[in-house]
Amino acid sequence: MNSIFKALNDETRREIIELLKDRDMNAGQIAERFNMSKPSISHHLDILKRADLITSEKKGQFIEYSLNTTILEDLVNWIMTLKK
Amino acid sequence: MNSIFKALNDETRREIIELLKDRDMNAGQIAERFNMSKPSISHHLDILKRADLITSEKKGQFIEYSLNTTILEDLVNWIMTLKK
DNA sequence: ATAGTATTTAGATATTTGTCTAAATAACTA
DNA sequence: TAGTTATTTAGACAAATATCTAAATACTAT
Repeated sequence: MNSIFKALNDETRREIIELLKDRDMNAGQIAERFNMSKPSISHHLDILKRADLITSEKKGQFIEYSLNTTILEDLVNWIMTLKK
Repeated sequence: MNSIFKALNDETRREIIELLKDRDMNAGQIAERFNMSKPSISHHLDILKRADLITSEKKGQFIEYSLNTTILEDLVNWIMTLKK
């Protein structure tokens, strides 16, 4: 749980997640969307990946990132136990 | 959303929330449960309160804290929009 | 009033985090 | 092979965070 909350505790990372909700994107496409250096985006992607919130797949020269929604189950479950 | 994620991004604060799930507690009772100074716990309570995750009510000499589950709706909603 | 208890505020400090630039790695292209 | 593009790794640094002790505030009780 720690890594999930850590990963979500950043506006840029949450926006990356929202982008990936609509379609898979490679690192460069993601970076284009932000006013931030590519290494910084790469770092954010790494944190999201460690939290299992996204997955990556090498496609030739590019690395494509996808959202992993299954891990969000854990989060929802944690919240639901609080609500009663 | 920012303040919610920030508040949840700490093991101690998540444990406080879990304690308050079962029953309201005053600051001293909460502090007893942790191997940490009272001012530190007070600080965590402040962050939880700013995020609206808990509420406080003065009861004479004590301050009683309660969980505010309604704010968790926002969080669940945010997650749910990702899952489709 | 004075002393005691509950809690927070203030100020200090070490650690973590987000960002950058420069360099490294990996893959494609000619 | 050499050059170009895509991405990450390394190292530095400023800002944010979690913690502590000491002091302040607020209430209770004698």
